[in-house]
Amino acid sequence: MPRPRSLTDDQLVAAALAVVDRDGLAALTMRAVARELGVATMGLYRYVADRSALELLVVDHVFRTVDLELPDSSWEDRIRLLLDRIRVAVARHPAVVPLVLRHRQAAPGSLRLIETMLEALTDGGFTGTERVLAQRTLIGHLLGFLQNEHHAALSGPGTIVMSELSPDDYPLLARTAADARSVPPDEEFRRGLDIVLRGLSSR
Amino acid sequence: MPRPRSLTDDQLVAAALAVVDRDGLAALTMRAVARELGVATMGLYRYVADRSALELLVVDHVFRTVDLELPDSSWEDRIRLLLDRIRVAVARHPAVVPLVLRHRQAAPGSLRLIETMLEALTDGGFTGTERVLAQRTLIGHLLGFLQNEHHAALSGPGTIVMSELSPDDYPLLARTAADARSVPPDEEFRRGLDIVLRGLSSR
DNA sequence: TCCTTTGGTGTACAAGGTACGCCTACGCCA
DNA sequence: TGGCGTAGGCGTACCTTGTACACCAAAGGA
Repeated sequence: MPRPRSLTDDQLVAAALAVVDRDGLAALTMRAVARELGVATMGLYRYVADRSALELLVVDHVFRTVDLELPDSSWEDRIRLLLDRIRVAVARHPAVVPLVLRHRQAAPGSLRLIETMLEALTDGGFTGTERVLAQRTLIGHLLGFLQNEHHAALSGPGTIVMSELSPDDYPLLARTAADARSVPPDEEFRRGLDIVLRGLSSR
Repeated sequence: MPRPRSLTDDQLVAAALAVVDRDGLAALTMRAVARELGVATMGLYRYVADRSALELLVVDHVFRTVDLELPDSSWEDRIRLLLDRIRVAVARHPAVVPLVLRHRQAAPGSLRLIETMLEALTDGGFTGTERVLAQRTLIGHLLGFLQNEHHAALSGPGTIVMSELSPDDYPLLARTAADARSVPPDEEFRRGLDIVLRGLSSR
């Protein structure tokens, strides 16, 4: 047993998140993370195979912070609660959204989330390809929301630009964009998810 | 009026798409596109401000290839048709999915798509923030689907891995992943969208 | 005490985006 | 028809980033 490791995965993740939260995703470089840890750049490669593996650690960590304990409520309410927790967990580090979208499938921590979702859906009576579609649609909805929120928030500059388009060219869009500016993200998520859940309930 | 331009935007886009379709998104570099056009690398910068602007041209082109003519059918059917056309347009160049997700808001060609969606929703009786939410949910669903399809296709390796997990650890997931492998993308999209549309109809 | 096994570091290289400055071709106007 | 001004086109060079490689260092067991 020679020289023990001096860094833990948690330290790697903490350093990466510190960089990302402070300076944005573009600043997430091997050099920056190494500097954050007070280590030489190449030292990181004793802990991760490459940059992609580091990103995966970060995403996995975000998933693992999600509490899976759910009350004995309806399956819809449990889905609501669980997805909202995921949304909040990601929102704590807004800049990692692209990483979550890229690596979610490879992150082991996502498995327990999916299993828990499937438990709720199974209680709701879903089986076979219906359960597949239900789960996929819910995850897709979450990913789409994160995507929307990150690259095109309702309260962001894109909405403002659209609301200022000529009503002659885009009458509905200009009007709707103006309406959109007052919808906060959590309301958008809640009401959007309700739409999907209504669709799932009304089989 | 001095020396005219020798390249059109369409040529730029065609070259970029040729590179991406042939060698994948990672191969989309300024050097590669320039080579494809038989031009020096820096020559591209007379036509686009930077790489991001080139990507935007590509995304915009994909959006503009979507036919907006819709039959006089129900608003749900028109939404179905339009979103499916977008899905197909993107699927013609699978590797551009990440670009579409990144640039959709900045691409002018997306405006006409949104306006057309809003026409259908307005015919369906949606107004105010309900219309905002409906449009947002539909777009989010499309984006989530593209995301799912690109990074975690039901027929892809990730599903196989999940289907081979120990049923002791992930009983529902292992089973559901096995069920999932037989669902083709177009069926997934159609049935997923039907869920959302049912949710929208049942206000 | 020394040896083996890893951990840690510095150097170096390849790829890619792009700033800069020069040359060149075109089309207008005299 | 010839010269000129405005952009187009190009080559070079630099910076950033990921990472291969080879060497040094430390720590624990024999």
